[in-house]
Amino acid sequence: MFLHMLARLGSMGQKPKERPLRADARDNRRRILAAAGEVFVEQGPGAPLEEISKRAGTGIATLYRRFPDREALTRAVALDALERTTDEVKRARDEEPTAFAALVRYMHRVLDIRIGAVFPVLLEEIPFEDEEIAAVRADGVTVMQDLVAKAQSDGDLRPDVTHGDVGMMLVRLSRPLPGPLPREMGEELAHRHLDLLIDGLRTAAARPGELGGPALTFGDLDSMGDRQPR
Amino acid sequence: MFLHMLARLGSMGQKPKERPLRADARDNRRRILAAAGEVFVEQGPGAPLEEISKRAGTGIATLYRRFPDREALTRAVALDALERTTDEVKRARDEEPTAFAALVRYMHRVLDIRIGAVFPVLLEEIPFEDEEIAAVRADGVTVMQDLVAKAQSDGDLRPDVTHGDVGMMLVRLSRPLPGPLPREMGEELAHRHLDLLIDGLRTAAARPGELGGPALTFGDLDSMGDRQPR
DNA sequence: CACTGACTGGAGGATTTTTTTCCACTTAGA
DNA sequence: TCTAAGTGGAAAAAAATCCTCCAGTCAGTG
Repeated sequence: MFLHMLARLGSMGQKPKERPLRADARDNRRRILAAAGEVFVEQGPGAPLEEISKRAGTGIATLYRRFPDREALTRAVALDALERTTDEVKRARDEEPTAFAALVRYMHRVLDIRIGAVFPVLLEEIPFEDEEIAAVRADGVTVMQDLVAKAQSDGDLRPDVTHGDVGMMLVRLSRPLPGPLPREMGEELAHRHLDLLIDGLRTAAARPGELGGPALTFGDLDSMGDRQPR
Repeated sequence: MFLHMLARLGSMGQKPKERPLRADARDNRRRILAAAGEVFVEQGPGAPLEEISKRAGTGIATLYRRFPDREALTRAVALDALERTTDEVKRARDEEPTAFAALVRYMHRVLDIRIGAVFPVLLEEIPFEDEEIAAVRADGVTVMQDLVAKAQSDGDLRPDVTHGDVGMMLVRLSRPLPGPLPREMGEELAHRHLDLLIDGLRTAAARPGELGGPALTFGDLDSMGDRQPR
């Protein structure tokens, strides 16, 4: 735990002992990370690395130098995304007047970040015991869990949904639609549909005894991940 | 138009002039079609053909013999899916007491059929002028459009949603979730989330002036498809 | 029930895609 | 001004996928 905190002192995902990157190199690293996020969302986390380096505007060698293999890159993308979403959920909690309003804002922000789309797979491909990842993730999950509970006890959020529902719906809505829709329009549509869903999440919308299906929590998801041999 | 009707006399997607397949061959064809549907949903319509033949329990040669190239297979899958969903929407319209109830039933059925997940892409890869496809599709779309209009004038369905919304949400919900969730559980979850969404679609759930984003129709989608060079 | 042409599987060569290394050249920054 | 850090891209190596071919099997007719 102490080790984990130390690790985060270095600038973002770098072990602190390593000599810092030259300014231009650091810049390239960031661009690669951003490009990787986009490409993973669009093509899945198995997308060709060259596509990523191309989109980042660097050579393929630069990518390999910074991230020795796909897993290193995947991990960095996941960590970055986790930090950003955790950040958003906290900000929403602190700045919105009600828990429900915070949830609404957070959900829309996650759609903007897009990376939620491939979260489950990214995490699947990272060593189970990665402490740094696990810590940031647990942090964010806890906040969201609290918001859901609070919104429910406020009487705004229907009691039969779980934070797992919220998370999974976000994954669904973040994924780009297949087909001819231009990217931007697809994203506006996602927000539109999120609004519809949110109206279905309000207490007033609930019909008694209606929801079937598994009421999942993130804990359930983790135990599911139990590392199939591959 | 007359030609098109003729074409449909033959047993399902076969041009009528061709000599009928031997019983075992016809069986294989059907299995390949079913397997292709599944694989397309799970891996996208560019999935390796060998995966399909394997899942169908036939050799790769059999697939190639029956469908000379990927496009022929894609077309057959799309046509089959289109016919099945069109069938479902009509059955729902005829058997349910209200338009809204029909929509609800139809939406759940589409999730079961799963193929909706890749519909837009399948259609994208088929020659624009394919009359048979276009006819079945238009047929189904019309029925759904009528249901939406009826449900709205009945006062059950909120007036600010379009049939395009319904279609696109179905695409979203049909797509398998990435990650470790077992397939079956993912599907139950989709139905659960569809229920939530449906509660958001009721007139009572609407908040005035709420929905942003593009209110798409299927007509819009078609014009979007205007065949980018590839 | 024997015969035959329709049908089959899968090996394997051709082709395409993706990974990964290497090195001559450039440049940030002391 | 000097140099170690950083770079791009060519190309060899590996992997994935396509697609054909043919020796052998079997459905269905006469």
